[in-house]
Amino acid sequence: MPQKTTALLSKREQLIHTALELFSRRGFHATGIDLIAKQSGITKRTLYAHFGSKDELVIATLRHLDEQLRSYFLKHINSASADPKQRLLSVFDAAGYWFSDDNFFGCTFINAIGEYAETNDTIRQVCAEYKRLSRELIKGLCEQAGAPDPQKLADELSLILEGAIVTAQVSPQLNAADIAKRAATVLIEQALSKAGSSNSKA
Amino acid sequence: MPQKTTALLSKREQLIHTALELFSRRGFHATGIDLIAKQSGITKRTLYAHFGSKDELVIATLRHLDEQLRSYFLKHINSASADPKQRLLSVFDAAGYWFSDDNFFGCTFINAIGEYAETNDTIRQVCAEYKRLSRELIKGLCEQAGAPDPQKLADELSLILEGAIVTAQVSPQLNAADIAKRAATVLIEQALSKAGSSNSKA
DNA sequence: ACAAATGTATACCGATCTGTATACATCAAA
DNA sequence: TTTGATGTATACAGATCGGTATACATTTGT
Repeated sequence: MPQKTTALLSKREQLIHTALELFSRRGFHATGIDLIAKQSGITKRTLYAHFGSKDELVIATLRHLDEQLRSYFLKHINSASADPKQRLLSVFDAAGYWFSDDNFFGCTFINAIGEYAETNDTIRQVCAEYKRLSRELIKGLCEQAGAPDPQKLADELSLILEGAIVTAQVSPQLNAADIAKRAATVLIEQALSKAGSSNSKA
Repeated sequence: MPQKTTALLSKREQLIHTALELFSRRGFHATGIDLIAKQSGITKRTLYAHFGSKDELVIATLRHLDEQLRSYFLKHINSASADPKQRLLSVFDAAGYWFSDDNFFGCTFINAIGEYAETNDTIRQVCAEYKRLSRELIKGLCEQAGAPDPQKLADELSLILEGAIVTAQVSPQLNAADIAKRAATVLIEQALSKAGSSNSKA
């Protein structure tokens, strides 16, 4: 049983990749298993060998998106300036690139909650967990920047990021990332101006 | 044909009311016509006499929600203080009450776009129009407050409001309205501090 | 070469979906 | 009282849904 796992993962990932695109673009209930199977070139029978049900495929897809999105932001932040303030703001640059992607259809987690909030607790939890981890990521940047109350600033910036995602989805002409970055700049400046002389900049 | 119209509207509104609750709570594709008919006590046959298709019912429901939500915010703002700054902030108090409502399941417009963006342009347009009108409402308040660039401030505050709605939906424990109000306060103060001595207050 | 696992292809199941047809009740206006 | 619109009740049509069964091909380790 040596390489068996590799082959399995490949099929799994292929299915998840196809499912993610279809779910994001067309919604969850509106995307049938048959379409996912056909578009991925994998039989429905095989799909059900990897995922016991559609809901399980949805959950696996969301978990994959969780890792994908957070690593995307992390990579972007780490390739930005070393200045903590600029690193915080780079989050909104990353968001801007994301919004301009052809495969951007809003936040798939939010869409998932809209469709499954009442019927599937696990899906709801996966979405909430992604948002929590994103807030943690931003909180870390706030700490590095020497914010006097990093949790508070992180909550505010995370909320702005959410607003940017939704605005980019509903009103694409608005350049949501720029608006969000402008607002974030004001909040960051204001928060850091209150910081004591001690713990600013690592 | 005197009162006929009244009776018609009553049935229409009854259907829209039921549909709005079910669509908001369970999602659009997951809510069948049969359930709406049964729960409203109106026959499917009659439903189709008023709305030619499910999509038309969805659109009528969203239009109704548009008016309902904006009049809710307007009423709340108008019963608030006369101070323009306080009126702007009262938007987030109204949001807080909304979030605590038992029938709050996030922004139904955003959920609708997530489910119909790819398949129904009209639905997408109704959602975008609601967001545009909401921004206009906030822009009016910014003008009254004497903001030097009301459009800019309105865009930022609207984005924060969007973020609050989504955050309240996904992470109910976070008290999104308070976070948003905090952030909005900073942005408003900063914007108004730049205002010339001329056009502040009325 | 053989056998077990994993894949494909395809047809099917029961349930549910949107939307319609049929038959009957109610009620207001002439 | 009659008539026509509007409602109810219910069954149905055709499609699609999630999920499974059957039969066959391909790969893989021994």
